[in-house]
Formats: sequence, C-alpha cells, structure tokens
Amino acid sequence: MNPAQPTVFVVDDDTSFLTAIARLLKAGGYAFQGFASATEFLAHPPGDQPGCIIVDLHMPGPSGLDLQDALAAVDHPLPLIFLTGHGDIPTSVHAIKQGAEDFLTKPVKGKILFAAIERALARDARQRAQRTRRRELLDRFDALTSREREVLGHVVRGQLNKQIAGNLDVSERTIKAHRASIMAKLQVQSVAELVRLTEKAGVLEQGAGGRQALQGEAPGHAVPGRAQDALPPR
Amino acid sequence: MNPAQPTVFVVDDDTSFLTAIARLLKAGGYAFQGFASATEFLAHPPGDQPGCIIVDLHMPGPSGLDLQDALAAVDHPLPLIFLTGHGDIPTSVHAIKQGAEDFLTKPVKGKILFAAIERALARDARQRAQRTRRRELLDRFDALTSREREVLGHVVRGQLNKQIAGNLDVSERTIKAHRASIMAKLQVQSVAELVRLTEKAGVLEQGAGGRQALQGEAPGHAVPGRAQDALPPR
DNA sequence: CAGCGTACTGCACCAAAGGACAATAGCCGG
DNA sequence: CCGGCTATTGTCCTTTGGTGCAGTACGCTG
Repeated sequence: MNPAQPTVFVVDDDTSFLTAIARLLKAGGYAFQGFASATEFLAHPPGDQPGCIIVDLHMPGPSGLDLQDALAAVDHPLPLIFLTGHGDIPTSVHAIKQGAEDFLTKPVKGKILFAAIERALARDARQRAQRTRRRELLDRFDALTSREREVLGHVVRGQLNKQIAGNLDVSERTIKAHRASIMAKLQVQSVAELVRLTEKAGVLEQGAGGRQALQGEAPGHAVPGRAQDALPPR
Repeated sequence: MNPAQPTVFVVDDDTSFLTAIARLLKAGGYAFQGFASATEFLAHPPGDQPGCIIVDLHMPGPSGLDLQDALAAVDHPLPLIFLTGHGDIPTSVHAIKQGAEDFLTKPVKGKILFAAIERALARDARQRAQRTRRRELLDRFDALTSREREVLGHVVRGQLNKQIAGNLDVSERTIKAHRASIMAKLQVQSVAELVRLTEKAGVLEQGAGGRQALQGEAPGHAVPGRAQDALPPR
C-alpha cells in the first residue's frame, strides 16, 4: 500500500455494501480499507497516510457521529463523509457543522460520491501540507533554549536590548548574544522575518492561562467569500 | 428602533406564519422585521444594524438559497437561519456549507429557535467586532501615502534602509524620512509592532494577481477544536 | 500667486544593533 | 573527571537606525 496513494476508509456494518463499495472504489482508482464498525476502525486507526473516511450513520455500537466525536477528540485529521440510508436534517446539519466534508444518502450516485471523495482528499492534502509547514516551523523553535525563547518574546514585542536586559536583569551584552543565537537557529536575517515567523508559528503566547495558537485550516467549509477590501492606491 | 438592539429579520411568504413568529419574537425580547419575499428583503436591505435573518426555503420568486447567494454576493454579513417545512438533506447540507448558522424545520420548538437565534446573534456580534477592528486598522493604513506604502513593503520584508534606497533609487536619508512618517502614522514604536500590524491588517499583498487578505471570521462553524500544540518548555 | 503637502536630500550626532575575540561558571552525560 | 552546551559578561569597532535642522522641487488648491 503506497503511502502516497490516498486511501478511502469505509466504516459500515453492512458487509455486502462494504463489498460493493470496495469494488466501486477500486475501479475508481482508490485504495480501499473497510471496517465493520466504528469500534473496529478506532482499534486500527490508520497512521498518517492521506485519505478520507466514509462512514455510515447507524451501526451497532458507536454511531457515525460518535466516531466523528472520537476522531475529533484525538485530533484525527482525516476528512469524514457521512453516507447513510436513514439520515435526517438535524443530524446532517450537526455533522456538517462539526466539520464533516459531506453528508450523503444511500443509494448514492457514483458521480456524487466520487465528487465528495475528491473534495475530501483535496481538503486532506491541504491540511496535510499545512501541518507539514507548521511542523517545520515548530521544529525550528524547538531548537531554541528556554532562555532564548524568553528573550525572543521580548524582541518580537519590540523591546530594545537595553530594556530586555533590564527586565531579565542581565547585561545588554547577554541579550545580544541570545539574539544572535536566535536569529541563527531560526534562520532569519532581520527582526521583521523573526516577527513574521513567530506570528506564523503561533508560538510564545506565554500568557497566564491556556495558550492558543493558529488553527491549521479553518474548521469550516470554503464558502465563495470575496477577498477583503485591500488598500486602494491613493 | 434602537440600533444597538439586535433585530431578527424574517423572510417568509406565509403571512400568518410571519404574524405568529412576530409575536413570538417580540415576546422573546427581540426586535422584529418581516418580509414576504426575498426580493422584498433585498429591496430594503437593513443597514449596519446587528441582528440575524430567518428565511424560508421555498417561496414565490427567489428561494432561501437564492437569498443566501445574493447576500453573499454583496458581502452582507448577517447570519442566516433557514426555517422551512419542506427541506431535504442535500439542501440543508448545502446551506450549512455555505455558512448558514442553522437549518431548522417547521414546526420548530421555541426553545430550538431561540437557541439558534442566540447563536446567530452571538456570531454577528463577533463578526461585527472583528470588522470594526479591521476597519480601524485599515483606516490607519489609509493615512499612508503611496510612496510610504511602498517603503513599508520593503521594511516589513526586513530590508535595510540602504537596500530600500537602492531599490527605489533614492537616498538613504529619504527612506529614513519615510520610515519615520510611517511609524508616526501607524502609531507604532518598533519594527516588530509594524510587522505585526501589517500582518494583522493583511495589507500590502501587492503581488501581481488578485490580492488576498485575512478573512474576518472563518466562514465555517466553531467546532470544538483543541488548541494546537505550542512549544513545551524545554 | 501663496500656501500646503509630498518627495527628496545633505550634514551632523547619538543611540542601538551586531560581529569579533575572549573569558568565567554551572550542569550533565559518558 | 572531562568535554560540550548554556548562560553570562567584557571590550572594541562597525554598521544601522533615528532625529534635528535645513533646503529644493513639484503639483494642487483657494
């Protein structure tokens, strides 16, 4: 199973359906993996491979929504497509609000299903790229020592070496040393880059309570959304 | 009609329903305004007042979805709640994906409706605050001259005065003058603040094609979403 | 035309940042 | 116990950044 090949995971208690959709998906060029229940899926969670999940709503044991909750609870990033024979509007609304890629009803037209799968896979690829970028950024920050992070915090808030030195009660020369080390480790040449990097990484919200960082991709769906008005030339 | 008082706009061709919900809403403490069709609503678009819209799906003339599209096309920010007697799953999924706050079915329990309204109003308030902040930022940038914006672009990319001077083919002293002016107009004391401000405002993506800026609020719905992993202390 | 804002520039001076070279001290794993 | 990493600091020098003061030039507006 090539890890670069997206896999469609299907969770459905109807084994005959599982067989049928397996054939359909393989014919469509997708790798397929079936599960008879949400429990079974959660017991053998796919690793980091790209793909998406198609899940039935009503199943013995945990329902499709339960699976969605469980996956969200462990931050499992695979996009979810609901595919059910007995859905209702409130349920579909709830599922979509919770971030499901789609909510389809059986019987489903192959074209509709494939379109949903393509959207889900595209979304997965986007999120995957996003995570990779973020991970690379965080790795760079990991190389910083705790003291360096502390100094960084003051630097990106625009404080002068002198002020930082005063705050941390050390010599200005020491701050310069830390700064140099920070710039080297983060591979930036200017304060401007430094600030942008820390902003993008969402690191160092060292405020009291819990820390928040940027969210990878907005949890929602891509509505058409016009570009915000930018500055018109004067 | 107090502009600070949120208004619930209801678009429904059923006048008896309109009357009934008007009573219900007023009893619930909301300002109410009714419209018999999407066309009528679009002909008298509410100004900037806070509120939300409750809209029927099937109506003579433009449907609820058409209204949603029309509002999106003009960037009308009021949250939309669908309330219909004859909805189906695909439609509800579509509406939610397009950013509707909720999709309810008639008859609706008062409690459910009020809950949806409260969510919609809360969202509207959030977006409103966001827009205000953004507007304030953009206003500051509007004070910059075109030349200053040009210099700003180079500054936030971390270029030295000397380099900027070379690029724009002017004296370094001139750049210093522009910088000083920029800092003053944007009311910042350091390059760090400057960078953060421009990032936040999403200004100056002066690249060739269309420009993109930050989106006010993510178009989607607030899924629980755990905070991203921040840097653990070393 | 006078006044105003904008762009541009020179000179001088001071403050801040950054690099080079060097050194002391504590902590930790092998 | 030694080597390596980290934190700390010093001195000296160079490069940058920021500001005050001053002056020229251009275009727009009353």
